[in-house]
Amino acid sequence: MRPYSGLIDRLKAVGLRPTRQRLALSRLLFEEDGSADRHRHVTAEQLHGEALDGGIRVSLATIYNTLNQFTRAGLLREVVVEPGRSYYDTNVDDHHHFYFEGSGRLLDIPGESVHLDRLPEAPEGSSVRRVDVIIRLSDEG
Amino acid sequence: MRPYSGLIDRLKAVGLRPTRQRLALSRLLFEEDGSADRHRHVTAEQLHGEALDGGIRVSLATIYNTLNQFTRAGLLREVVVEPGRSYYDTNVDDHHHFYFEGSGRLLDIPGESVHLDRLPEAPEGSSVRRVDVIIRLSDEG
DNA sequence: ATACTTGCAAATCGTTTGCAATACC
DNA sequence: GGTATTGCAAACGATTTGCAAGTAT
Repeated sequence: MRPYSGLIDRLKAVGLRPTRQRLALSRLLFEEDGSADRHRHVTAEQLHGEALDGGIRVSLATIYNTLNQFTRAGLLREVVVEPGRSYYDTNVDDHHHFYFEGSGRLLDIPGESVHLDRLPEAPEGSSVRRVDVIIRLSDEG
Repeated sequence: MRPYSGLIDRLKAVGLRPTRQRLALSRLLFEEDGSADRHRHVTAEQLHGEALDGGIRVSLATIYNTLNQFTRAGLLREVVVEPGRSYYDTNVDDHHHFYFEGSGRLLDIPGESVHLDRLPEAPEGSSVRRVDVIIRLSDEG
């Protein structure tokens, strides 16, 4: 039983060479530990820390490059909630977010859980690429 | 008829001294030129440029500090749509945004124009501070 | 007079880039 | 072997900060 074969194929499928560091990061990002489809929201800095903790030697630059490549490839989704910090979401399906302003934590809201009504049309000459709903929460209230 | 008296009072009302630079920036931000309630979306860099163009000597640091103070005071609303750049919106009422990814331009959507349905409840121990809806548009499409 | 503001320059933070060394096919 | 990828350090852009000088009440 070849280890990581699924991840290797996943990378090849999007045209990225399965290098040691891309594989290791894929494992951290996409490998479900346990049973639930627990999606993740990570910053570059966080992922770098996890990699180092796991004994994986990766430079921060590579983390950034990899996160960008994965996002372009559709394996990740960038979530912008705070100026000056990017979150990457392993859930690339249609969905929205709770954002805990105190702790900086994100929580997924399934796409079907939000109904948008009476949306104005996209202005002429433009088309909707995505609709982001962010529910900002104060912890405690 | 004292000029700027409205703006002066507005600043005093939120506990900010009406200094020369805060007044000048208030004028650029809040003074309706023309008739429409044309709300503005500016970045620090943009506002700085406008100030200099208008012959107002303000340092960029003061622009940043002022935008932050105005935001804390409730005169502005920060809009986060892009990593690494903050927009400040002179419209502090409940509303949402179109975001043109190509040009980086923002367009207000009145709060009543969007109906959110079946929103999940705020997780225990937290309360909703704000709901942001951002409709991301590709110019052309 | 006193406390608050400003400007400047330096510091900081997150992120990107250039380039030589290295790993993949 | 040839091209893609990595690491490092430097470069970068946006924003913040420390501190001396200036301004509002």
